[in-house]
Amino acid sequence: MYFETKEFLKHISIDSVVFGFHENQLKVLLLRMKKTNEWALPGGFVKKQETLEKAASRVLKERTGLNDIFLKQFSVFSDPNRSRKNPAAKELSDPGSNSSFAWFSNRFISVGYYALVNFSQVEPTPDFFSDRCEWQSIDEIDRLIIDHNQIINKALETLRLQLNYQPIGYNLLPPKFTMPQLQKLYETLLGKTLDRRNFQRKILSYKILNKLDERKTGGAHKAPYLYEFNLENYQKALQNGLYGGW
Amino acid sequence: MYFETKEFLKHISIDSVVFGFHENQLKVLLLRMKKTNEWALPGGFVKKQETLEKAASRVLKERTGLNDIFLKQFSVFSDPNRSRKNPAAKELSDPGSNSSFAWFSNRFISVGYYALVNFSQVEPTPDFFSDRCEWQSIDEIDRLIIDHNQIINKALETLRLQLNYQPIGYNLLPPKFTMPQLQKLYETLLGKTLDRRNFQRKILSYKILNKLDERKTGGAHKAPYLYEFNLENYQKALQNGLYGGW
DNA sequence: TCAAAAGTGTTTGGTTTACACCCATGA
DNA sequence: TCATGGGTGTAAACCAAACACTTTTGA
Repeated sequence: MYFETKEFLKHISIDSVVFGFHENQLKVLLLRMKKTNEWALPGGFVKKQETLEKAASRVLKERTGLNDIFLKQFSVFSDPNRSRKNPAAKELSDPGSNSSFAWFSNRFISVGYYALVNFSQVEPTPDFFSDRCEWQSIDEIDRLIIDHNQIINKALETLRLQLNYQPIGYNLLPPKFTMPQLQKLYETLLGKTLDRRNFQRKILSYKILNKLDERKTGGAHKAPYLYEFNLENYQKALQNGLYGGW
Repeated sequence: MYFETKEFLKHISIDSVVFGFHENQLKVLLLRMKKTNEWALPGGFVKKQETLEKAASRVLKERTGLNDIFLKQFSVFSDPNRSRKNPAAKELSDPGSNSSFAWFSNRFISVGYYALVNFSQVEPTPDFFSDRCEWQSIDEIDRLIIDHNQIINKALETLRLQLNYQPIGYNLLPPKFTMPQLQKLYETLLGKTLDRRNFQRKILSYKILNKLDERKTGGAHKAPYLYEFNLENYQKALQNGLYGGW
């Protein structure tokens, strides 16, 4: 795939923070840039007749192989010097480069999206500018290009605030999951441990889960039950947030 | 003030939903367009070396006379046909118009900001394209140009969700206010009535208000006490949200 | 057979809800 | 003097937090 700058809107880009949950850890999908070996978020540009959502979803289809990804816009990053904040970006836009790379020397206002995916369904695929595409644990992420660390932080913050209003469990977990898995997800996102018994009682009280007859086989210790989301009830419950207030 | 298109980024605009609270009603600041007499949100364009925040704040300084307005980005509106959704916008971008108006025929991706201001401090001022600038009650707003009704709805929705995380009372009310006033604000934003006594107990339990010795004079009936926000405690309390959770 | 994980239930204390009485003020 | 709005208090219902015992499983 070649990169034709003329079909895109100048000055506007999108960057996506793709979250996955695997082995009780929150992961983010990252790309390693060919020229500098520095890591970056999957991103792209917006075609002249395309919404931002379509652009984000088109790019992520290429990076993950998935259609119909859960995507939410969360913030816009518009510092006029954002691309100059990092030496790697400077090098990327080095005028000595070929014209595809020169495109990066424009000022870009980037719209941030976060995506929630089922980790095991993703096939990480590099793009034109990168040679690797991999999951990294959220707390092991190194320095990224430009302001991408900041973008991830903002995405995480948003995710935490929206935990009670977005179908986060549904999109990050496999269709069938155990109560301890769901609890670990909540604990990871909230950054604190929760009481097993109180968690179970609370989450069940929302009536958003169907308890299945199956249990998770294979693991050591007592086999936990499997659950699935009751999508209809989940959606309804999220409209008012998962718990009260005024 | 003339409108020089060259100094602005193409394809990017900002639109602001300026909220005020007056006589127990939530108000929004609107402009009436010269050519079509249709109403629109205050908005503008982004200079080539300016952040979006700066652009929004510059425009609002012109429309309200206020510096240091509380501003939050809440969403981006990027439908490629958004400006064609409404006959008024078509007319605005009529090629027969002068060059300033022709600028509008570009595709614009608009970043939405909401602003919270102290109603009585605002001096509504029209811009180059409008002849009137006025407050309108949120539930009396007519059809606006382009997708501006949608932008307001999204702003309101965001405001409601952020009520417990943003200093909304502080920015919408005058420095000194009564408990009933604060309650009306909450009731308006939440769209439901609250018990007077329970509201007071709850809000006081947060320790975010200083009770003053003064009472509000002049009104009929028993004179209510005045309060002011204890900014330090308010900010701290908002960091965790105004009430619990997990 | 034991350590670790998972299923289930109870007690306690705090918060929220619902509701009542008295006071001040202008009409 | 009365209607209206505002200040303050209390009992009951509910919910959340803390905590213990039993079961299952592979090592």
